[in-house]
Amino acid sequence: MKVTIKDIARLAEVSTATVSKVVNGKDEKISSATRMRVMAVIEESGYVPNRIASSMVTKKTKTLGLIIPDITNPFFPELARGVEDVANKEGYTLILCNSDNSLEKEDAYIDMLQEKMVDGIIFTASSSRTEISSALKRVKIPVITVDRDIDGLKSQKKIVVDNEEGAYEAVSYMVTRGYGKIYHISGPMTSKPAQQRYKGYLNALSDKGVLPPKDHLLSGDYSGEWGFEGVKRLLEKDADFDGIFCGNDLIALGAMKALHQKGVDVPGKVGIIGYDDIYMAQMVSPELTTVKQPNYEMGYQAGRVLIGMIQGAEKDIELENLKTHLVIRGTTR
Amino acid sequence: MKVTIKDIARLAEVSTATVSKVVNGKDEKISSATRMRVMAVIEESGYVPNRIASSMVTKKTKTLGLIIPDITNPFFPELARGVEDVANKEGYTLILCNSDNSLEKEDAYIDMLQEKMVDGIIFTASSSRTEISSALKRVKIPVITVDRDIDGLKSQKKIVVDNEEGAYEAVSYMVTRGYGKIYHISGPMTSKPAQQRYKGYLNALSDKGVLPPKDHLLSGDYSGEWGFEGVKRLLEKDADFDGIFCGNDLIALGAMKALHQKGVDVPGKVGIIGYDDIYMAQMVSPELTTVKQPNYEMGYQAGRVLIGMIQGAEKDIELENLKTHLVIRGTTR
DNA sequence: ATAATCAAGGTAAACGTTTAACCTAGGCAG
DNA sequence: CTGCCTAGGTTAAACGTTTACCTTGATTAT
Repeated sequence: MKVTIKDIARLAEVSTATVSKVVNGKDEKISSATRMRVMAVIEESGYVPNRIASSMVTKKTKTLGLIIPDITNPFFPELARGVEDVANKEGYTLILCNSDNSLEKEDAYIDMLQEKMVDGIIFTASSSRTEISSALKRVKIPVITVDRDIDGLKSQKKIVVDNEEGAYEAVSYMVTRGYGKIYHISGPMTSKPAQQRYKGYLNALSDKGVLPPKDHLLSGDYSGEWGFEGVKRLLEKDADFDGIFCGNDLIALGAMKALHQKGVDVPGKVGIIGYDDIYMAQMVSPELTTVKQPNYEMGYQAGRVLIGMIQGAEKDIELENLKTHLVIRGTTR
Repeated sequence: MKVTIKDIARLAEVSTATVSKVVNGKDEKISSATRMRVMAVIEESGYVPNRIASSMVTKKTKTLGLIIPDITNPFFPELARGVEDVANKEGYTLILCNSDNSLEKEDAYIDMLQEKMVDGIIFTASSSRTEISSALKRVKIPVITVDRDIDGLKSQKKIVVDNEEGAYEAVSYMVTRGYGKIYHISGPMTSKPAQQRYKGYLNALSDKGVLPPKDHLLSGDYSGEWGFEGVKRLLEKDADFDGIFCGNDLIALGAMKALHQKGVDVPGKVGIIGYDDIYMAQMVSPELTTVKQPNYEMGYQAGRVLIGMIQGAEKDIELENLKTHLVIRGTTR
């Protein structure tokens, strides 16, 4: 049989109110004799408070929802870790949801999370989401969007980094290192970050006075397979290139693999720059030059701001400015 | 103002019991006229049922807890994904907990999960856990241990694969390919899988009649850095070796990097085999030969069995036998 | 005509907490 | 002695559901 607060009250010969106060540390008005008696009973009975019951009355579950496309994509574990770390630190718990870039699953999760009364949601929209859905519209709890924001979602806060700037810096650097025929193998162009990175790429080239090669944009998804495939296409049609700016590190790793198989020298013949700086970027040889996105930090900040919104809507929480920066390693000369 | 089941009942002019029945599909005894009226009211009012309240009475939260050392380690996202997929399919939700291989955090999470009344827990113990803790002892809900089991935890089920066999197969293969001086760079030897893999390594060598080199075991943690470091040590002390069997893929990747930096030919001069077959194993060049562990499958099965235990303790759920197998790629000749 | 059955839905207790409001006994000032 | 204060509690309503059991009117069987 489960032991409840009533059992404790009975055994300690006090009221449930008193037990509740002791359990929650609101014991200014409890004599230390009573407190110790209660605590002793709790200890020996193995009492575990039922947070579901408290949630009923406090209307707080101390639970956050995290919706991401796929935890299996190396970008997300670090993000998730960042979120979980703040959550844990602040006494919150995290529900993980993988949307698989499916709008239906996203919506289903949003409803589900609300039914479970989470206190807030951290949300990285799928790359196919171009507009707000009805499920999203009826969200009444705080939402933080990370990495990809959604037009029209109100009461949201966004954690984004300047993708355009990151791409700009990367491509500019490539040019200064003497690469002149730079292609861009990107993720799905429906996603905002992809669009922004593409823009940065274009601007960098134009500012440096170099023309983008024709058919310079190969757009696919954010996978290693696509990077591999993209380079294969380039190679097959005998494209003239000496640099590839990739939409993310996975793509870059795939590209490196394809180049390596054909015996193309990286960085001598072709330079490569990725995006994200996932753990694996330093585990390959040559190590990948990439635009570091502060993934963990983004998650951490998202969690911090969300919890802030939950706890006191009054003061607007400052979000520290998150910057990308170029990490120069071995895939550029 | 939140709209509750009472509001719906009032608006549809029925009792809350009736609303509850149609919401939960227990509507055999409800006329379709009434049902439609109720559903219409629900629709236009934007009613969202409060699962916390239902959990109060049903004593089920439809929530599972997942405790792993670190989602950032590439072994775990796939596992987690497997769990989440069944969970979602069966209408459950998943709480993610990173223990960082800390016993205190593990225990804290176990208590927390029970307070939140999860229906069951999936647990990959930290590598430092050698015995059962008091928190673990007072667990009253079903627990499945994955990958690493815990002695003395009753009412648990285990999902494990035969680590010894996997290691045995890998090392035997290396020997048949002509590698004779094989070192083992392992994870922490406090963890069971590490011990079992080591045993498999030893048995394979002895069955093949080759002697393990002296000081053949370098034990560290399951990270790329450790693999890198391990090989560096080997190189520094001028060890005579032509093969490395690694405790996991991360270690293997680190080892490859170190070898590559020194210009050592893989697989010509030195062969490498990893363990796990993480996504990255195929993204590097040469592609990593490794023992595939069905990570996703393990998670999926763990979830399936756990949900089975939760729903009907009667019939013991058969767990399909999970086998490892050697995936031969480019780091062995 | 009457008892038995049935369809459709209502009643109300219960789940385990929290918390505002209330109570009580003793101490103390005036 | 009266009135008031304080420390240390207690009481009971409320949170939003589910569900075992009851009610009612209509239909069927005898």
